[in-house]
Formats: sequence, C-alpha cells, structure tokens
Amino acid sequence: MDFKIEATAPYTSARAGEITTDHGKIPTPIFMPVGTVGSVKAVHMKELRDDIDAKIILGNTYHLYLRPGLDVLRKAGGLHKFNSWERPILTDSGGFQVFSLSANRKLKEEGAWFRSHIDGSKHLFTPENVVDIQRVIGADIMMALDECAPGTADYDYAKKSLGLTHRWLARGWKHYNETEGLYGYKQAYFPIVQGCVYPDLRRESAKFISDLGAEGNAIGGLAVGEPTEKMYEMIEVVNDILPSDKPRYLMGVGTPANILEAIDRGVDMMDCVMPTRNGRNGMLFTRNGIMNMRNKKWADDFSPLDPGGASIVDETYSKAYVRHLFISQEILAMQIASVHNLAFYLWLVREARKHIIAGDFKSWKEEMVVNVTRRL
RNA sequence: GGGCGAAUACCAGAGUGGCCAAAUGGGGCAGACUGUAAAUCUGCUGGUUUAUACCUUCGGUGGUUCGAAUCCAUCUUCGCCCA
Repeated sequence: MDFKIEATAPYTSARAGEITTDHGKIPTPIFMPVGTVGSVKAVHMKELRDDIDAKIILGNTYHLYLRPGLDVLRKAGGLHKFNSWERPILTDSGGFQVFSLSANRKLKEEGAWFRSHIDGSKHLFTPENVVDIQRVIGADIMMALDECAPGTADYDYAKKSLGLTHRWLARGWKHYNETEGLYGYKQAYFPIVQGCVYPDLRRESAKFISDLGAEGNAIGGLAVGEPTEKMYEMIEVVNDILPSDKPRYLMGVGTPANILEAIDRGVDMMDCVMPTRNGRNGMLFTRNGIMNMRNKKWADDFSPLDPGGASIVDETYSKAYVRHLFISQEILAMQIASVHNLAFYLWLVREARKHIIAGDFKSWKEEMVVNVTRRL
C-alpha cells in the first residue's frame, strides 16, 4: 500500500491525497460504504461502482466469520471474488462487536470470547486469529483487534481498556508481520488509537500506534456516546501525533457535518452505517439539509428527490413518490434512499477534495456544515 | 308482514354496572439511528397549550341506579332467517 499527499489548504489540517492498493487507487479524503456481511445493504455492485462510485467498501470479520464462514470464503478465493467487488476492501476486526455485542461477549487477556448472535455458539477472537481470518477474507486493509469502549467509560476503565488494546496490538502486529496474504496481493494492517475522551490517554495511544510504523493508522472509540465536541477535540489531539505521511482513518463516523469536521482536522478515511441504515429508515441527507421521507409534507411534493443531486435517483423520482414507497413499505424505498445517501456522501468527499486542492476548503466547509445540518 | 342478531374512537374489534377516554391490531403523525444482531426501535393518536385534573364520547331519545358503553323502554339503521 502506498499513500501520497497531493495538496493541503490554508487554515486547515485537511489534505488531499491518494492511496494505492493492489485493487486500485483511492482518492482521499474518502468515505467508505459499510458492507458488513459482504453486501452494502440494498445496493448492488453496479450501483455501487457506476452510480455511487465508491472507491472502497467495508466488510466485517465477525459477521463474515460466522456467515458464510471461512471455508466458503477460502473456496471462493476471498471476499472480492465472492461478492464481485473488484475495488479495495477494508475489514473491521470485530473490535466494534466487542462494543455493540457487549452483552454477548467476555474480554480476557487472550482475546474476546463471543456468543454468536445467530445461534449462541461460543467463539474466541484473538489478535492473532483475526489477522488469520482477515487473510482468508482477503481485505486490502485489515484492522487490529481492539476494545472499543463506550463513550461514557470512566478514566480507570478507559486506562485499563487501553492497556489491553495495546497489548493485543503488539501481538496482532507481530502476527501480521509473520504471515502473508493468501491470494497474491498485499494486505495492510492498521492499528487503532483508543483512550475514550481522555486527552492524556489519547496522546499515549497515538504515540504507541505511531511508533509501530504501520501503513495507515486508525482512530477508534469515537461517536460511541460522547459529546460531539469531545469527539472533535480527541481527533485534534490524536492527529497532532499520528504521522502526517500516513493515511488516518476515523472509524465509524458519521453525519455529513462530522465528516467535514473530521476532514478539516486531518482525517483521510471514514466509514459509517448512517447513509445506509438511516436511509432504510427514511432519512435522506442532501446538500441542502436532511429530509425524513415519511413526513406528510412530502405527500404531494412532486419535485425531484434532490434536484441536481449526485445520483440518478435524484432526478428520476419525486419526493412524493419516494414518500409513498416508504409509507407502503416497498423495498424500492430503501434501495433509492441507500443509493441516494451513499452517492451524496461520496459526492461530499469529492467536493471536499476539490476544495482542498483549490485552497478554499475552510470557507467551503463552514458553509457546507450549516447546509447539511438543516432539517427540511 | 313476522322472527332473530348487530350498532364502540380514522378502520377493524375487545369490553356486558364502578379499576373506562375505553384492550388489541391496522392506519395516521412525529422522533431516534455514527467501525450494522436495525427493511429496526420509541412516543403520540377525543378535547382542555401542562395534568395522578377536568370536560365531551360507545347509533338517537327517554328511563332505572349513588354510579351506565354495559340494565330497561322506544326509535333509527344494517345483517340473517321465515312468508
């Protein structure tokens, strides 16, 4: 994997760059659609590639390990072959499931024991075996196993948790360097900064992660219940330390405004379920604000869904029609919303990149944050 | 013409003397969702700007009762059966 910075802009830490992987190039800053079980929900590959123009998508180690399982993935020749996505893939390690499935897991020094949410069976994830699993999946970028602690964690818990994450990281990093990909292309391994909302822990973690010299670095444990301002503050604290010549990946964030603020603070990569999940639940993000498509006010609004929007669905369908589809619980509603939201998110980062290169990112961002936050 | 049954909130439909502004489902209105156990979840859905409070509701009218959606009489409408 290779990363080069092409441009920076005044009054901001934002940068425009390009990541090169064996499955293609990724312009940054970039938003990565989430495809947990090997599918970006409600969106097929042609839309993802041609309409949304996603450059890289996510998969999830925990979910793919449970279904379809490693045998199938190995026989398929990896996830790219299995789901027909030829561009880069990044897999999360299962660290987020340590957080989101906290009721079904137990943390030990050796790793994280999980009870499958599907059949209740017990599984152990270790820093080493999640590398092995991600080798089988064949992700271009693999993530370290971490503990994503809740945003409300107190200092003592956060400190303990960070210690575990760092010890796991050392083991995972070692194992990563002792193994190689199964399918003839390179796989990068990103460590993850933790430390909750405590600046000294975040600094300690950022230093620890930087010293590894990985090809890219991630910031985890944000947007998990802490105030948004805290999140921004932590990004600043961490990005002050993380090497600027390596891509920085802010995990699981966020709203369009979050994304712009993160880019402003020097983040290069982001992912979030928001455009797809909220889309399926009727929420549309646009350049002019947020629409809840189930609201009655759209019932007889026959204007285009998002005039001048980035996706083909924006001019094809009217607001009234899309509202009708949501109210009628038609599958097409979720498809349209998902395509629209993802196309908007990808448009947003393309525009951000343009404005970084043009040098007016800061003023453009200030205006855009207001626009995308408005409720329509 | 005769007999039987039914009428409850937007719809369907419980409730058959006080704990009933009235179960439940649907529909409607709004909200939530951030490395996806989410095509999910939550709230509201007679009125009174807030209500453990008051007012108006259970086809119409008139009664019985301390108290009626619930009992009685009668009328209206609908359904079924017999001529």
